[in-house]
Amino acid sequence: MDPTPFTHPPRSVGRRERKKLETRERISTAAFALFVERGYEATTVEAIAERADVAKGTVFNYFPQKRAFLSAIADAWTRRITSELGPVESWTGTPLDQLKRVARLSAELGVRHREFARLVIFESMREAHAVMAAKKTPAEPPITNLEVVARQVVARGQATGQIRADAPLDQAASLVAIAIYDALVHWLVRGGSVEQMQRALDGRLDIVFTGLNP
Amino acid sequence: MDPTPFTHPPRSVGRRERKKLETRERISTAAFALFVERGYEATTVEAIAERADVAKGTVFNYFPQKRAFLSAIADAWTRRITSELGPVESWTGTPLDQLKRVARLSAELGVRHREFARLVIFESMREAHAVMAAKKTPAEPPITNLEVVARQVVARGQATGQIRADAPLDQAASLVAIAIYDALVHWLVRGGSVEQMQRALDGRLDIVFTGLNP
DNA sequence: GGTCAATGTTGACCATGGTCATTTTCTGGG
DNA sequence: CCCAGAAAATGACCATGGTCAACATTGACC
Repeated sequence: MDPTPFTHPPRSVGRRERKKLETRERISTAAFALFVERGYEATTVEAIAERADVAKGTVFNYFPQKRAFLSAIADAWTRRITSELGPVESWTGTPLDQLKRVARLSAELGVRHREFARLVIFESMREAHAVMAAKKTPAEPPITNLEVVARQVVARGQATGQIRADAPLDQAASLVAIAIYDALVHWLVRGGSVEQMQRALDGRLDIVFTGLNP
Repeated sequence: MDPTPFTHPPRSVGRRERKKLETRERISTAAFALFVERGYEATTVEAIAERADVAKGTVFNYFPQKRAFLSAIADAWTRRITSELGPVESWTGTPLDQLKRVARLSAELGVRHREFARLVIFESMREAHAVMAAKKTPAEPPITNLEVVARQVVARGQATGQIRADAPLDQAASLVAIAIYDALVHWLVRGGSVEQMQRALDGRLDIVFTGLNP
């Protein structure tokens, strides 16, 4: 944050910090490439280390478990989406429209790498629950997962009277998020065109939002 | 089926068949006990073999992957539920009531072994998708998972006019099932009383079924 | 009762995710 | 230029899920 550091934590972005970032980048790039080439399961950590020109132990320094790669990718993808859409406060249209937009962007990963996207989605569901299980509220509530986005959209909808105010926010948000996940997973698993996916998505969300009508 | 066998497949239930069942039983019992005692991850296949008094290889003869234990338990649980409730055709009350009943019974496993139930539910979701991914329709459609039950209930509801007939069956069933899973998983992960679980469940299902009203 | 093919069991073996004590690299200060 | 301590890289090592060729048991048939 502060470009002119001051005391104990010497924040100068020296060679060390730079190299660290570079290494991390090399590793995650190698991992992603291999996942796409051979699939996630078929890619060994050893191979990732190899391609990143690093020892195996180093890989685990940056990504403490193999699964962490999936989370990292999910995060990157979500960041990309949220950066594309801007802050939630600026979104326009009905809550339903807003969420359909988010879902459609989310699906784009699946257009290119279906199998892989499936794993990422599964992992991000796992992660969401794991985070919940660790009771502590995340210090900086990250916009990393669909449920958080859904909650914001639903809350705004309730504030503007477009969504039944008496629906419990927790439950409504969770339901909306899971409905989207469900549509995505079905599509990723079953295959089919993007249009089919849209229909699957719209069908589910229409039901839910009918139920959420004021 | 036929007690007096006839030709090639000699169906007498000899020692061999009996022993096989016994062994399978011993193994799955051992596994379940250990899972409850130490947790799933902390239980090694070696330990299961040990307690079942069998070599490790034998365990894998019956349960080709460790995860298969979870599926087996999910199956047993579902069978228990469906046997308790009888055939779907005989269920009474509104579709909503019917599904709430199913969900409540499903939750009972979680009352005793929360962590374990979570894994079982996750696994049965995984499984459901894996089955879908393998395109072939399962020869004998097993009543093994929630989605199948949901589909039947929804279909009946549509036939009797209690559910919007224009809602696509696939999507409605999937949404209902996932809503139940979601409530269960949230409860299992977050903790809380059974009453809280019921509320989480009812909240979600009420939204969905409002959306499915004719 | 003996024979033999089918079925079931076994444990040595492998692959791989993950750990950790040791070594190397970096940086700030004298 | 050197030193000390911190940070990061390393690879030997471990635990464990899963495989498989060799071995044991079974029971239908003679």
